[in-house]
Amino acid sequence: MAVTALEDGATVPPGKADRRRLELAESAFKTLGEMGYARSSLREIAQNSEFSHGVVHYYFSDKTDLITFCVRHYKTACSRRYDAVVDAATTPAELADGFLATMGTTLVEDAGLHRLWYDVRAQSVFEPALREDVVHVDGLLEQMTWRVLSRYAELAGRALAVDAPTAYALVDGLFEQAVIASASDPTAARANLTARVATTLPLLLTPGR
Amino acid sequence: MAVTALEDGATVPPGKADRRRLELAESAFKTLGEMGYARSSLREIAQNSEFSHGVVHYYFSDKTDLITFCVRHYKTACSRRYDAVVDAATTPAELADGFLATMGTTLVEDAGLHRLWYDVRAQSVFEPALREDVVHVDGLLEQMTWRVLSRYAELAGRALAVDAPTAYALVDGLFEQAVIASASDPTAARANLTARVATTLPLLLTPGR
DNA sequence: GAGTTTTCTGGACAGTTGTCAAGATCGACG
DNA sequence: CGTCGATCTTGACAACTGTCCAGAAAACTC
Repeated sequence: MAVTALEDGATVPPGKADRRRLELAESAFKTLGEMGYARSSLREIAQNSEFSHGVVHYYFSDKTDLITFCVRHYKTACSRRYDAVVDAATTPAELADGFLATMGTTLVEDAGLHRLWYDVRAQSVFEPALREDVVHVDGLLEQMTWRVLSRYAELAGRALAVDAPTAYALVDGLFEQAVIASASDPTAARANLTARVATTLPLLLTPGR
Repeated sequence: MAVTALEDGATVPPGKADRRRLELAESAFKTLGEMGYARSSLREIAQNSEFSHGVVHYYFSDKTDLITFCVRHYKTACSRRYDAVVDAATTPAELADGFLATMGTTLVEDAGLHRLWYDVRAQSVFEPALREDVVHVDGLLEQMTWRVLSRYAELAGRALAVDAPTAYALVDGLFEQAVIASASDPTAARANLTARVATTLPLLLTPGR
């Protein structure tokens, strides 16, 4: 029996089928991060795994099913990446530094993931099947940004001058530019990103005090 | 003889071949804006025009050639859309209002163009052939943003707290979120966009005075 | 109006794609 | 060992893709 539904069973211990799905998603992700959504064929994906191309349809009902599973899985983990920084910081500067450092690291290390994410998000305006997942992941990232920024404001003893969607869109704009620039010059892109976010962060606080 | 080169001859009066190229680009653009880069086949593009699919290769050397021509052509015009507003405004509020209004209008009216642009930009990290054009257009948009914002600051008698690439990335982040949200609810997307840009603009000025 | 060049058509080609299904292989259980 | 179900492989299918080309059609020249 093929496993088709993408259940939210994070509480259920992963059975054999679920583990296979993850394995396949992992391989698929390698290809997707390098080639993008449109240029990744199921055969190429399977070839980068230890399975044949037919097995994909045994565990996933669809190409879209596979890709949304990938994006959801990886980006969900991604949205928790700053939690430790938020918990550890005791001063605004400390939080900002940790935020910038982590951001710069993921820009380089998870380049494929970010490329795939911006690709899929752009595709979602053409393909309604992707829309729900994109909205969901975008919500996760917005919350992540908000956790960082509201803690930042709290440590600074100020209030935030923007709401959560605005804050996310602003920071994400900087990050996306860095992802694109990374394709040509990763080192410069990272340096520019951290510098630009560093100058932007204080602007998001009300001028209070 | 097929016309293959995309010359920068904006000074040269467009010959017959150049006019055909524009005609084809216009039809292609209709399809591209609806279906996106990957899902638009040359046959579909030709079917939405009054020509057969073979003629595309007579005027364009490549599918990439056609698409980059489209993006360059339309986005170049787009990058001049705020010039009138900048020239007319005499107060910061007036400039901001005009900027927001024009932005909201293009968000709705040129939805296809913006979708295609964000699609192509995302693809550029996977396809080096697109990179040069993406960088070029991104530069145009950055300059456009900078013209608006520096005039805004001038009228306000303040300085800008961010440089041009940062300013562009921030505003573009807001705009892209609006383009994505437009796919589900255009009216709400436009309202949110104008509200968010309105709250963001003042933050980009130094707190001076 | 004949001849020549430009422009366009429609079909053909080779390659790739997602999807599916018939059968091989495997593992557990009685 | 034999049976049965889950799991996997392999090959096939039909549709579609970008590209190219031989020849029709049109435009232009003399």
